[in-house]
Amino acid sequence: MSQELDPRYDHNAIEDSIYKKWEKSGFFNPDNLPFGKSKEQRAKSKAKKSKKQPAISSTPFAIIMPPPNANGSLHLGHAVFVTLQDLMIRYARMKGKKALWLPGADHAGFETQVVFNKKLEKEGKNWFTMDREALYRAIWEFTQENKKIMEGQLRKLGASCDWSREKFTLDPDIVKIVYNTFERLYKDGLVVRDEALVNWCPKHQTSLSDLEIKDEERAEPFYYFYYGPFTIGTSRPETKFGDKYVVMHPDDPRYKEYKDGEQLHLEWINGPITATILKDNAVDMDFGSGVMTITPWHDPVDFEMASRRGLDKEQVIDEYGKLLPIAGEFTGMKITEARLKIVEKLRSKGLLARIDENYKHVVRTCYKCNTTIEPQIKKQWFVRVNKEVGSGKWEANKSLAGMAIEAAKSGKIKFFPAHAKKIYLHWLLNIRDWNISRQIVWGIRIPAWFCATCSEPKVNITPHAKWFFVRHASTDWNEDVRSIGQADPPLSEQGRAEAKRMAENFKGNNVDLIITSDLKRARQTAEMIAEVTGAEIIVDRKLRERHLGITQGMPKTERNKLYGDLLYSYDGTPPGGESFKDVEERVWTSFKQYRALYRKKNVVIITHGGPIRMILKQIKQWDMTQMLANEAGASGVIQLDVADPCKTCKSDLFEQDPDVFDTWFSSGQWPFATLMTGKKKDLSTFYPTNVMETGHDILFFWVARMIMLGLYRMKEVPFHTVYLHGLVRDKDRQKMSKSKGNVIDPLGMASEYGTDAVRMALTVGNMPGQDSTISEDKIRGYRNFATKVWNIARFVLMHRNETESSKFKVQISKLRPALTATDKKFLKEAKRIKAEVGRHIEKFEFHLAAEKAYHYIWHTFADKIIEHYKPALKVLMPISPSPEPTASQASSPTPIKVSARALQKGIVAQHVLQSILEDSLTMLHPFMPFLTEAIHEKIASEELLIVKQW
RNA sequence: GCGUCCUUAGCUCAGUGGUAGAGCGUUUGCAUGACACGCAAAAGGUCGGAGGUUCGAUCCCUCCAGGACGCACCA
Repeated sequence: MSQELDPRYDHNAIEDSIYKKWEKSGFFNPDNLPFGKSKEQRAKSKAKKSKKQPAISSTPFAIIMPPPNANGSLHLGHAVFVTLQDLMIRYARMKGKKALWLPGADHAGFETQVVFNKKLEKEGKNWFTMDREALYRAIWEFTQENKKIMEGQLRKLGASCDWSREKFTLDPDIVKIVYNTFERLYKDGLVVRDEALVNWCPKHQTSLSDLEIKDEERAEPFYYFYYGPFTIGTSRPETKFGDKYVVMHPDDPRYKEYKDGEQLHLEWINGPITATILKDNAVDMDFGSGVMTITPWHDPVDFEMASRRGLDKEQVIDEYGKLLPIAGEFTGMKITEARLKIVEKLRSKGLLARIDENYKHVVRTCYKCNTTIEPQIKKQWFVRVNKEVGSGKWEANKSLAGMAIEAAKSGKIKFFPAHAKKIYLHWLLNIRDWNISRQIVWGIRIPAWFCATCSEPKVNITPHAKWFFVRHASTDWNEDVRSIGQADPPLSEQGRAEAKRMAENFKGNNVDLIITSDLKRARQTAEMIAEVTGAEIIVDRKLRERHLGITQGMPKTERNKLYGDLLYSYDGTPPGGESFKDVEERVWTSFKQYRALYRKKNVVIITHGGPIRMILKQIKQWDMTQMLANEAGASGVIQLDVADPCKTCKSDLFEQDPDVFDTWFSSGQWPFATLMTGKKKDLSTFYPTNVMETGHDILFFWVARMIMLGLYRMKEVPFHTVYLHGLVRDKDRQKMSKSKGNVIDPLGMASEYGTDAVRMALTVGNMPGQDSTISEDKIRGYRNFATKVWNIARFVLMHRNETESSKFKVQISKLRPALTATDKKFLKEAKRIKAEVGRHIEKFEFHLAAEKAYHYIWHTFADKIIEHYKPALKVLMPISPSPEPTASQASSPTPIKVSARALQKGIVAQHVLQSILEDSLTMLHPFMPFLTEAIHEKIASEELLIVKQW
């Protein structure tokens, strides 16, 4: 079957079919590997094993793939990890190991929601204009699409991962494990709900962890103001409204006449105030004037001091970055606008001492949108990474961070590059509590509930039923902002669409019963929900909206002008209508009856804004102000879960925390979560995994978290080796970015030059922890190498003359007596190089391994060895008068006479070359899998190169 | 402020206690029965600076200079 090969390797014609062949073979799954058999099977075959067969072993070798974010397509960074991990896996597989590479995808919470938001913004929307369920569903679709594309791209890059074990971070079984970890941490006191200063992004309306903020150096004016007898310095005048403590260092001689606790009256932004003097070590005598006022709600240092000393904390800036009423005339202004006006006012009052215009300081910004972070005090869930766990627990007197430190110090986890260990330790030694709550929709919802009545948090409750409160969809009257009350307009066109969307949200919620107000707008909404859920409907006129008497039908503005006071007080009754009190009694009585009747049923109550608020007022024990402030039910759905009564207040209604986990909290559990939910015995076979290969940029985000959580749950490190690759830059060492237009798309390059060329280009020159460069020239260079290898094979196979070979029954071992010293030297050298390449791979020196193989194959094998044998091979080539010898002529007996000796020499040469070719293909396969497999196919079609013994 | 890394050929980077390496680029030859995506050659470097250890330093140590990056609550 000496087939003529084309003079060019056509990767496009070959790659897909080769990948399919691999996938079909099942060898990506370690359970199917021919040498990864069970002990019994091995024992059986051992008896008849010949010497030639390489030693077989079923030592496991596992790499968990860093799950790419399912919010875009693969870029060069992904191509790097695919290349490096795939080469390790392929090498391990060829070394006879039970090699598992477990693929997955990450929902990537905040990142994905931000990416999706950009899409929405293009359509003039944003994530705040969508209700929770609809947004979640839309992002779900989005990620599933991306995931599919990514899977195709991974295949294109030649990833030999086990698709049968693929996982997504939102798979229900994974989520279950994440919940379980959270509950355990909570029980151990390592997860707490705490009021603390968090990094708040005013644009995205969520808190962020310390890692999700970026420091940005900015030049901003630094102001000095007279504050009573003192001069205080600040870069943030807009926070100074609530400041009533003035602080200085106890040892500062300039202020030694003042005593801690002393009060003084002074003139400030909006009038006279009383301030208290504090002496505290937190103040730096050398900075500014050595005196400062504090804003505990919006500054970490101040917060720490205020908490330590029990001082008052007041919010000055709201969640959107606007000033609150405490700011008086500045209320509602944005920070930047207010700042200048406040300075102006202070100047006019003669309180401005001076301005330092050249002040440079570091401002913390959201790492996604660059918005200045506004620290806010919030109740959030924190992982207490420094809290020691008592003896008897998983590890006596060690914190999560402490365990992770120990694992690196003891050498249980090794780092490539070695210095990454220092960086890792430095970070862990300075780590602070980890905020894991995010106020976004896309992610794993935190499995914590709050008692609907007393707000007490509960973790690990099992709801027996769900009660939903739904406000009817819109009517024309709603759209016209008319006062409706018990008037009875039907749903508008838009309202019907809304109701339909709402109904979709109930799919999969197992709704048993719908109870609705009898007014048309509620009933029609109910019918549409019933259509989707198939639930029975109970119509109850007691759930009607408040009767608004003579104001019904008026435009709301007019109504409020005339009857506002009556309408918004508890027992104010508009002529001919009802008071809030009346509604509350009517609705609450009715609600209580239904609660008693349908304890364990999932119920949807469809009613109106007023009744919903009155029911919530009762459950949550609100006063009128709280009730009126609440927009509950104005849009969306309110869900209350029924569970065992709260121990504190006996209420059995709970609200689930709307927050979701920081995505790293779930991906931090990836190594054990994927194996726990995999095939039987996967966890015991493959955990701890061998290598974690990822980018150095997520050493803290991900690697450190995996180590902490892995140790916590498994009492064992998640992996033995951490290999961190660097960033790939362009040939001018520039970071690739869309705006610079220097982005190299790995898949585009792969289709132009072949995947193998891209992989080689990414391997050579890629040192751990060191940024590497890539350029189209470099890729082209390795495409040329692929052609070279192809032509080596073409040359060797061209001289494989079936007829002559079979005549001599040639096998290299049989030819041994005919081998010259040079032949033997060449054969030995190939084996030696192959071994060295392997050793480099084992030492994580992939760049050296790839270069060595490249260099040997091109400059030794092709340039020296082949040239050496050319004369001897002449006899195998038919000498033909025609300039283009055809395949049929090549395989026909030679027409001229040659001596038997020369013929044998030729055949020996051919076999030496083929043997070296096979070694070359083997050593090159982890780097250039498609090309080598394609050539191997021509030599030995019955066996796949991926499972050929190294 | 704390921490990490880098500085070797025109470019991008390997490397070693004993005479300096690769790829790309450059120059000069080659249509040579596998390959011009090729072959054969050549030019090109006081290994950032200063000191130290050593028989000997590009390599180990110290300092300095330049560059990149990470972490950090200075109002």
